[in-house]
Amino acid sequence: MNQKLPTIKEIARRLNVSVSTVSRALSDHPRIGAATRERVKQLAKELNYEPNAQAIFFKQKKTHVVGVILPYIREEFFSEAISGIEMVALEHEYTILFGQSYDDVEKEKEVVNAMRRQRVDGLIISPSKTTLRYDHIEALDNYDIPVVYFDRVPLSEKANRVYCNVYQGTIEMVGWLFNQGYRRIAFINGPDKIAASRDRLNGYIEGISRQKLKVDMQLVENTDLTKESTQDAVAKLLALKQPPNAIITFNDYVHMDAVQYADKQHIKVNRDIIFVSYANLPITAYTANPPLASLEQYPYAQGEKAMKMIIRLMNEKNAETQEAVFLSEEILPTLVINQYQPR
Amino acid sequence: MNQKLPTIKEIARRLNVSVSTVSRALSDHPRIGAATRERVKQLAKELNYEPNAQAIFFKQKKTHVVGVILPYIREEFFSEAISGIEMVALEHEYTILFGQSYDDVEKEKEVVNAMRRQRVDGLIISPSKTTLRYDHIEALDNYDIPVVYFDRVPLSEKANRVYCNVYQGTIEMVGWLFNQGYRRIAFINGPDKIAASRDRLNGYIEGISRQKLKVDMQLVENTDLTKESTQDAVAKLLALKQPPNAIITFNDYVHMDAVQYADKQHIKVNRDIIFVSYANLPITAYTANPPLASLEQYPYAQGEKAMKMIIRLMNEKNAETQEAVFLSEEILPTLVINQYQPR
DNA sequence: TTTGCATGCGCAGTCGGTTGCACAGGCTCA
DNA sequence: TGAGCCTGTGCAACCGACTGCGCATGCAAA
Repeated sequence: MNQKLPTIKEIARRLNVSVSTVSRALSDHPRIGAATRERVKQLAKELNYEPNAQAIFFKQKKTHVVGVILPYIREEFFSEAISGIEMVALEHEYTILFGQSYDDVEKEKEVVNAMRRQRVDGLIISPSKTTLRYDHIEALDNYDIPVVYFDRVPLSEKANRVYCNVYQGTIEMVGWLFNQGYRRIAFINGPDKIAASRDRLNGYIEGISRQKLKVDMQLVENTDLTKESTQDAVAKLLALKQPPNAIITFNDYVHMDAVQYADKQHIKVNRDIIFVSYANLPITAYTANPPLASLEQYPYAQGEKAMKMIIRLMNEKNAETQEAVFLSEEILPTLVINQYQPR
Repeated sequence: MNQKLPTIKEIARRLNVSVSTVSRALSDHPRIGAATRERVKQLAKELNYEPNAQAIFFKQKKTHVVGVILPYIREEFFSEAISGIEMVALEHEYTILFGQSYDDVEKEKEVVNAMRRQRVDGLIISPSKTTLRYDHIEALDNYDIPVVYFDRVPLSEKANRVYCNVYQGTIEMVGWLFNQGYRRIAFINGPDKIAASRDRLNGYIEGISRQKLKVDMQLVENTDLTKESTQDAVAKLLALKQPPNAIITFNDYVHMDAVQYADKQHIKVNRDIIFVSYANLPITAYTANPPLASLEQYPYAQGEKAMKMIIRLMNEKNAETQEAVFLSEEILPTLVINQYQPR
């Protein structure tokens, strides 16, 4: 087969006109006569002509490639998110250059640099949990590459961001637990340097206060998200003089490690102590002890919004707009109550 | 900041040489004098010059973009696979254009066409379970776009493929069950049109025969991979006069649906009936009833091999090699026995 | 008849590299 | 001393599209 892809030149040759005429005819330039325009369009259709996007991007000094860096794609939260990103990217003829940091800041730096070398037009990133400084990401500013932070956003306000308002969600969560009659509500939070943890903690404190309960910091533990660290946190809570009767965990993965450990300690999960969590992953439905409630954070919608935001930023870059206006999009989470009976 | 990226032209201007000299100096062309070569390389380093890959690819009529189409990225098997693909792609400066078929052949066609329009240099695809004809994929041949089928490979031999030998794995699985003392071994297979199902079934039949057992097709059911269909299959097996005491399921997702249903029917999972499966997904460790054994199919390694294969094919394309030689890579699976006590 | 303007189209440069070919200068060897 | 060769460098075309500018032609108004 091996049919040569038709170019604008080929059309010009066949119609005995110049390439510029063909180019203008195809883009409805007013100075091209109607007859010529139609002849060109007709032949273009017959030949199945499709403009070479690479050539156009090259001329425009664009790649139409957007970098996406996530910690782990195998986590359902992130794979849902990338699905949303992908959908919008395909619609707008953008290509995704995808990379994982595996929650390691050094690997993250490598990937960021690889993407810079590939001259991505923009970057969507959910930083690794070990990323405390953002220099390597902010350096992209020097190359005029806009960045959107996603889900895990930096504490600083000087960044474009899409995130879920877990502060509000956590207040709602605590309120729900209170209404169910629980009073000793513990919290296993994530690494305390990251914004996701800060928001949860603030929501927790606010939620507890609104119910006129006393905030007891003994009930708040942290995990670095590894299985061992999570189990340590559970152990400490169980060892309290007055152990909690409800535990909120950082996310469903932490939840799974936590209840697995609690189960081993002969705690009747969701009876002796009830567990609630964040993320609302479908997979938890299959687990031995799903969370009684989980906060849906709409990762797909977050991905869509992040992609739309980066597209907007990349377009504004051309327009040479004002300095230092940062975009921010917030998604409101929903507390999903599981319909199941604990064993 | 907004530092202009240095070009070859800029270097030429500063050193008062021509761009061709700079280009050749940087690529160690033998006709360039040592002194000139060093001056050029020196300045290139100082300016942090990095060649514009887009320009080079454009000249070479390549995009360095590889399309990857998978059914669902949220399935751990596929997200592991894409990690392997990504790793090799980053190393070789390839970009991934990623798309999901959501196991729907119509969506798959759309994505394939979008990728063709974007002029991907090659395609890695794991076809949807509703893909029975491959015309839309084979059409890429007309555009000289090589295709590698991955995991779910077509029955026809006329295709490049990377897959796991589940035929052998299934024989091993049946043998293991036999050695554990099980004699009525049932099988819940996937859609019977796809190669993955055919290989499993053949392996099952061969495995049963090798143990001098009689193949009883009453013990073989199919599921279209939906929860309902899987539950129907389990129900039929449970309703047999002589129900099975071991059930092999198509993969870990089918397994989860199957044991969830069996549990509801008051079957003591992995006591009354033991369950074994394919994929060995980490997530099953958290579920109420993990498979007693699962066949590890090494999706990451499969992804790596697929990417390496497509790179090889894309390079051969230039070399105008012989017609119709198809590459094939097989991975041997491993039966992983779970270390846990059923409840 | 000349001027002026609208219409229709082509030339050539541009983006950032690569590459075939030409050419100048110096050297060696018959 | 001239033929032939090697070395070092530049010119210009090329990839596929876009685009500023200029040049015809035709027609209407002066």
